[in-house]
Amino acid sequence: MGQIETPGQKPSVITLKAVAQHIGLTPGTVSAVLNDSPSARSIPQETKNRIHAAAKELNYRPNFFARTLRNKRTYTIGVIAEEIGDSYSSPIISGIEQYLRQRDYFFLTVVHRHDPVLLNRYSQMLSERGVEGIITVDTTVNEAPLLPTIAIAGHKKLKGVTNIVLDHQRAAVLALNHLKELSHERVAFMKGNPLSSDAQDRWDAICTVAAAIGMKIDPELTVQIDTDDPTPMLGYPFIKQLLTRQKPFTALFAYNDMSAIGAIRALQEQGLRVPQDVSVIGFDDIPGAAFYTPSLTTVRQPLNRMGEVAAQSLLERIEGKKEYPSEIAIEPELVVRESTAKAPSFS
Amino acid sequence: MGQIETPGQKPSVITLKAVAQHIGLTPGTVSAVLNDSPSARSIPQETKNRIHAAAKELNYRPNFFARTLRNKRTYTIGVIAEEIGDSYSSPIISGIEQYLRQRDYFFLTVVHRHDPVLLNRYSQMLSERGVEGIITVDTTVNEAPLLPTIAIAGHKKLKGVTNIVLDHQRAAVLALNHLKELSHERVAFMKGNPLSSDAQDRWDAICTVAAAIGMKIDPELTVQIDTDDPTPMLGYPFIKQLLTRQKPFTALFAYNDMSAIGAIRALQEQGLRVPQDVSVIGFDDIPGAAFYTPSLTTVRQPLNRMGEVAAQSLLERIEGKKEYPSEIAIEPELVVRESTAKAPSFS
DNA sequence: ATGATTAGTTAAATCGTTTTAATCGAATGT
DNA sequence: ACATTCGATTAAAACGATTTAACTAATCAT
Repeated sequence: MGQIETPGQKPSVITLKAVAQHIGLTPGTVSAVLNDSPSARSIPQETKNRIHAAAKELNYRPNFFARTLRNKRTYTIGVIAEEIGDSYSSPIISGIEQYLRQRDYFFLTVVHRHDPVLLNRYSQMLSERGVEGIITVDTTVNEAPLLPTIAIAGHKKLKGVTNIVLDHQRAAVLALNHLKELSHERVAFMKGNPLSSDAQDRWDAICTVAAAIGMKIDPELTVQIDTDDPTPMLGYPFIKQLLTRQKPFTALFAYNDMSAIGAIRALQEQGLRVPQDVSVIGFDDIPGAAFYTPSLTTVRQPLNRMGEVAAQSLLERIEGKKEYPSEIAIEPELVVRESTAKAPSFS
Repeated sequence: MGQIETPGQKPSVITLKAVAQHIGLTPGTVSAVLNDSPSARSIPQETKNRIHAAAKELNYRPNFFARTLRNKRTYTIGVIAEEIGDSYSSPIISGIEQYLRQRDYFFLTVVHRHDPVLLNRYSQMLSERGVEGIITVDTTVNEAPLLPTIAIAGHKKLKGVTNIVLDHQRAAVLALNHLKELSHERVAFMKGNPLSSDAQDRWDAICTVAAAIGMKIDPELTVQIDTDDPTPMLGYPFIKQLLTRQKPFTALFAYNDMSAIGAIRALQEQGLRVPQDVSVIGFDDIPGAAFYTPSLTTVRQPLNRMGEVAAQSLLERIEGKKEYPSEIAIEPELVVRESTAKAPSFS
């Protein structure tokens, strides 16, 4: 298999036949013993030992492709992501890898960068390569899949697919309770761009939880993001706009960390200090969140764990589990840092 | 291959034999035509058309494993990384993917997290799965590899391996020239932890370039990092220490962005403003660098491109190229942001 | 007309495993 | 003593594609 020729060494690859000949048996017997298949039942221990010894001595490695051709098992899954290498997908993929590793599975990764044509073509290619299941990351899949599939933050509910999502309810509880404990009563909110896959879910959860804990959501303290600026200035214009309304507030729940950074800049330009005058809480816990000054209090999406859970659920299905949930909600964590503090006594 | 049963549909998988029968020919002929192999030379166009039509009609997909069993080609490479999901490896992997995609290659990823035993075991498994070459990311490989191999930031020079490295010389030129143009003369330096794979190379280049452009390196303005704190506080204690020496300076070339952030904090605590009093330049361009206040001027490692170059070099070798360089240096870019400015007139 | 070419296709070997059916001698039951 | 079961192993048929050698039938040269 493309080995660099090392002269002066036996060039023949050690096959099942080779080890069989080496001890005067046939491939069938050797195969049965090495896989200790039921048909090896009646083979005496003595012979088994000889076989194992020979296999070890010759350093026999079964040919993966020959084996797969017979068995149809590849112990490989496919990961389809919109993007890799960014701070959202890569911790997820890392989580997937962590789990697969301990189960001796491998994965093939493909990236479609929003292109639905590529998505189809790649799914096709993955299944030609015998993946036994698929995990999609932040992707819109339209057709019911041919293979067991787990979606992470899937954009669409599809039957046959388990969707791994963040528990938005819990996220809202964490954030709002934190603010409440710090005695904030006038809280401003940023709503995400409705095009983003879970902006609506996140907002609905905030409304529910706010009502439940008796926190008012004032429409005049609410702004709606309607751009998709990927830079940290994302939140800036919206907070500028909010400030023109002259409505005082002591805390801001940003849509995410990215927008929180722009928001803080806007607040500071207005002479408001964070967190002394206004507390700001973000969402995601992006790598920069800990480095920023002030470092951001935020609701962390446990991306790594989402990957692990996805991989685990997928392997369960591959290994025959018949019933499975249509959704698994993952609990976020609150990370308290410098950007939130006790509400000022008078604002 | 694990397909979910779709009742009322032909369950039989379309094989070469199936399409051959469908038009009354033999598998051999069909195979020859579909791969237009030399032996299809004497087959009339008319027949070829029929074959292609039939293959299309039946939606024939060659079985990857059967094919590989014969040909030994898998169009798959292995990527071995110390870690994935962090901001160093993941852009590299993304770059690898970008290149492989357009060449219709796939890749398997394994992570060894520093464990040399795992590293060996995984290399073994990868080659059993027929990868045709390997890219290592930030990994120490000790033995000369059996397959064509490209190392990205390989820790050790090995014959037969092409090492993709950053052009440290160029990095030093970019950073020091930038400072020189801003009229900085008293420049402080942080040397990296010597355990880090390229701390020494980076420092050597700085010395060479400084000499060439007539910039003095004052040992009293040089500090040595000797911890491997992975947090942004990395640089903090060393700059504190530097400040106790009471030697004035107008610029600091940090070891990397992470340490630059801690350095800035230390400077600010001393009442020094960045960049008005001291300019700071980092290295890497980590995701947080653009978000920090002040945003960091830095020398960017083009990680994405390093991945692409690695993949390209590897495919060249897989496809038969005999001579290859032992090292490819990648040019960094200077990213000018807020943390550097004209040197103050009197310090 | 006869042998040599050529065109068009097929049969069969091969890749390396797994698995089922078959074999053959020894032991067992009655 | 004969059929039967058991124990240990083998032969052979898959799996699905590729490739080489072989085989017709038609064509060509002489």
